[in-house]
Formats: sequence, C-alpha cells, structure tokens
Amino acid sequence: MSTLKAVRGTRDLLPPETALWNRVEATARAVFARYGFGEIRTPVFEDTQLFVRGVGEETDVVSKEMYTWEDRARAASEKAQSLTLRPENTAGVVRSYIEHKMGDTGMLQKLFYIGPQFRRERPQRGRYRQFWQIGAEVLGPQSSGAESALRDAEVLEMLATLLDELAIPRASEANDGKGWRLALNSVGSSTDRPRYIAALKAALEPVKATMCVDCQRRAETNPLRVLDCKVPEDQPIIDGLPKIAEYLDEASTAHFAEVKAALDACGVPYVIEPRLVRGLDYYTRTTFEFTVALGLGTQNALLGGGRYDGLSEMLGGPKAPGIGFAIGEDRLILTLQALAEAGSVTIAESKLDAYIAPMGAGQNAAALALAKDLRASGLSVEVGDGSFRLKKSFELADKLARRILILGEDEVATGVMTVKTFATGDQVKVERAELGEFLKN
RNA sequence: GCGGCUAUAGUUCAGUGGCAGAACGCCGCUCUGUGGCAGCGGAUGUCGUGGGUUCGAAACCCACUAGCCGCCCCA
Repeated sequence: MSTLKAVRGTRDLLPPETALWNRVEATARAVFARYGFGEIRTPVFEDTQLFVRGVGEETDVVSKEMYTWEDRARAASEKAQSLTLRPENTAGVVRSYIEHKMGDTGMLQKLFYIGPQFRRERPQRGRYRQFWQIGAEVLGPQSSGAESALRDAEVLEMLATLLDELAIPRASEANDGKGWRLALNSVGSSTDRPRYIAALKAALEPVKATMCVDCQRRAETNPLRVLDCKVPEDQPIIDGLPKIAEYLDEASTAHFAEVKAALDACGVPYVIEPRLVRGLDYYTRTTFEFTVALGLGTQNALLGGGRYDGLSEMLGGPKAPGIGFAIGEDRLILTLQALAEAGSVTIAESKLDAYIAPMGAGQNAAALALAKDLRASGLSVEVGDGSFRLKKSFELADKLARRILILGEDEVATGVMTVKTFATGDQVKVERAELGEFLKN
C-alpha cells in the first residue's frame, strides 16, 4: 500500500516554524486592535454564486481556479447546491455584512480575518492551493464615511505600520530595493473602468500585430493586462496607450488626490503605478499592491487590495462602499525567513526555562512533581527520563533549555537543587523554595 | 492550464552501466553525577512510484507523482 501524502499544493506547517506563524498573527492582531478592527470568521465554503457574482465570472480565479462541487441532495425535495471553497475572503465578509444587516447599525464596520483560502493553481514557491490570508475590510453605509479617502489612507498606513513592526524594511537605495514597496493606482468608478477598457481596446487594434504574442492574446481577452507586459520591445507602444487617469471622472480624481495627500501627511511612501490593474472585478477607485523583492521569486506580491464601492450591491445588498486588503501570509513568512537568512532580522528560537534531569528512574516521580510546580508558576519546563545517562541528559538539556536542573537522591533528600546555566557554565545550589524565582532570571 | 529543471540516509548533496557514498545530525564507547571540544566505533536507505532496455540499472528509455523555475494569474 502506498503511503498517503499531503495533496498537491498543500503542506504541513510544523514546529518550530509555526512559532513564526503565531508571532506574525499575534503582531497583526495587536496592530488591528489599535486601529479598531474586530475579528470576523466566515465559513471556509460558501454558495458558489457568491464568488461568481462577487469576484466575477470572467476572472481567472472564478473561471478556472475554484474548488467547486455539488453538495448532495438528501431528500427528493431538496435541490443539490453548488458549493465552493473560498478562493478569497472579501466576498464572504460582505455577504456576512449583508446577512447580519450590519449596515443598519449606521456604524462603520472594521473587520479582520485570518484563515486559509483555496485556489487550484499550479503550485510554486509562495503559491499554494491552500494558502493563508490575513486581511481586513472597512465598509459601511455612506453616512458612516466608508467612502472617504481617509479610510483608504488609514488602511494603507496601518499596513505600513504592520510591516514596520514585523521588521520588514522599506525599500531604499541602502538595501538595494530589497524591502517593501507600495504601488498605488486608481481604476476609477464602475462606469470609468468599462470606458477605459473600450478605449484601450480601440488603441490596441492598429498596433497589436507588432507586439509580443502574449499581448496579442491579451488585447483580445483582457486589454488591461497588456499594461503588465514586461517585454522591452513592447514598452514604447505601451507608453503610448491611453492612461487610466485620463478616464477618471471628477469625483474619482478628487478621491485619489485625497488618498495621496493623506499618505503624504502620514509619511507613507508610495509609487503611482498607472499600470497596476487587479484581477478581481469588484475593485473600484483605489487599488494597491505591496511587493517585496526578497525570498519570493516572481511571486513578489506580498499583499494586495483596493476599494470595492459596488460589491455589496452586486451581491444584492444595500449600498456599502468599502476598502480592504489581503496579505499572503505564506509569502510574508517566506519574506521573514529570507530576511533571517540574510541576518537582518532574527527569528528568536525559544528555549525552555529549565530541563529537569532525574538521576535514576527512582527520581522520575519527584521530577514530574517538581516540573508541575514550576510550570504552575509560569515557567516552561521539560522533564528528562531518569534512565538516561547524565551525559545524555546534558546534551538534551543544552538543546532544549537555558538551564539544567539535576535531581539526584541528594537533591530530593535535602531539598537543595543543583542548577547549571548553559550560557555561563555557572553551577549553583538553590533551595527548592527559591527555585521558581531563580529560574525566572 | 502551458514550457523547463529536479527527485539517492533525518538534512544538504556526491555518485554516467558493475558491492549504496560523504558531510552534518543521530546512537554507542573513551567518560557509571556534568553538555559544548576531541578521538574511536555503529546504524542510516523501497536510490519518488510503476513499467521497459540490459548478463547486470541509482544511472539509459517511457509513463505517473511531487517539488522547484518561468508563463498565465494572484496573496
């Protein structure tokens, strides 16, 4: 019988790496809390229609990357329902917002989530079929100010703060651009965008034959993607294409200007990227992407997001403008690991406070009882086995803990423990009553 | 989904048709209450899976699976 393995594109996260995941999540939670966000947990699978209507039927995510299946009908009267593992979480959050009538509170909703998402793509470093996103959404009725450029800037400033606190450097000349970089654009309102796409298509018509084969295809299927082309020969042509900025209406132009002004006021660096187009249909106005050229290869988008003023209505809900983002947690971890490898951040390996080495199996019970007391006082403690030779206990202890606590017949009888600190090599006798205090230093 | 590279010990890898290897790690001993350093010894294993070629395959061929790189797209 062949052994079973994690299915393609999925993986096990094991200690000690999970400690890093926990640290990242704890940092994110702490930052989100300071900005007034509360946690939301939505189901991992939803009605397929949520993504078809929300994300967009023609997007790659929906048209070819979803895990979709027919739920079984258990009774003749019941209809089989098409269900899908969530490929992203914004649609689910907005569905929940509508379902629980959060807009009726009149309050601005600030929600964050941390959880797995699923897309059936070809796996690669930084791209998995089950991957994790840390995301947040700000949305509400118009009277709550959800549409304000202030919210865009606040979200972006929060992200800059989070990355700073995770010790991911900002890109600069000093670090050869090996830090994070915020690319910003506005794709206009839901009426601006179709007008722009039509103009783009028209402008491409006479010149596309001279472009690369990929662009010839994109000109037909998805003209916006032509802007992303990296082929050097195509750049002059692309530079001559209409710019989205020329197609923004007055309100969108003003909104974008306000976002930029607020970012300037907060000291958040950004680069306007007129070519930044995002693949999900719900984006309007502000779109952004944080990239980092470190540890990710071509999957260098660390997080992405944007405004989605029409999404709630697309899902049959009330008008509820909003803005949100999703961080690729897997990619964030890869970035931190690459930084650690380069020595610019340290991923602290956590050592236990003490390792108790009973001398002989006869001391095992006393060792466990001592461990219980020390653990109750908040210390992290491992208990060795009395049948191990002392040399082996020392070797194990040195790997696992900062100190070794030797528990032989003498120590049990006198109540005076022998404690050795590995870093200094100091060995002292400590009264059992003072042991907890001693080990805390 | 397309193209390419790769798969050998716990890990990183060497091994171009003739006994399955190195380093690190692991276990034991030198050393029966003292780790890190050193010396000596030991075990590493479905050579990714299945088939084929061959007297003989880890190696050559085919298929499959998985990872990685690029494309598409995205987090």
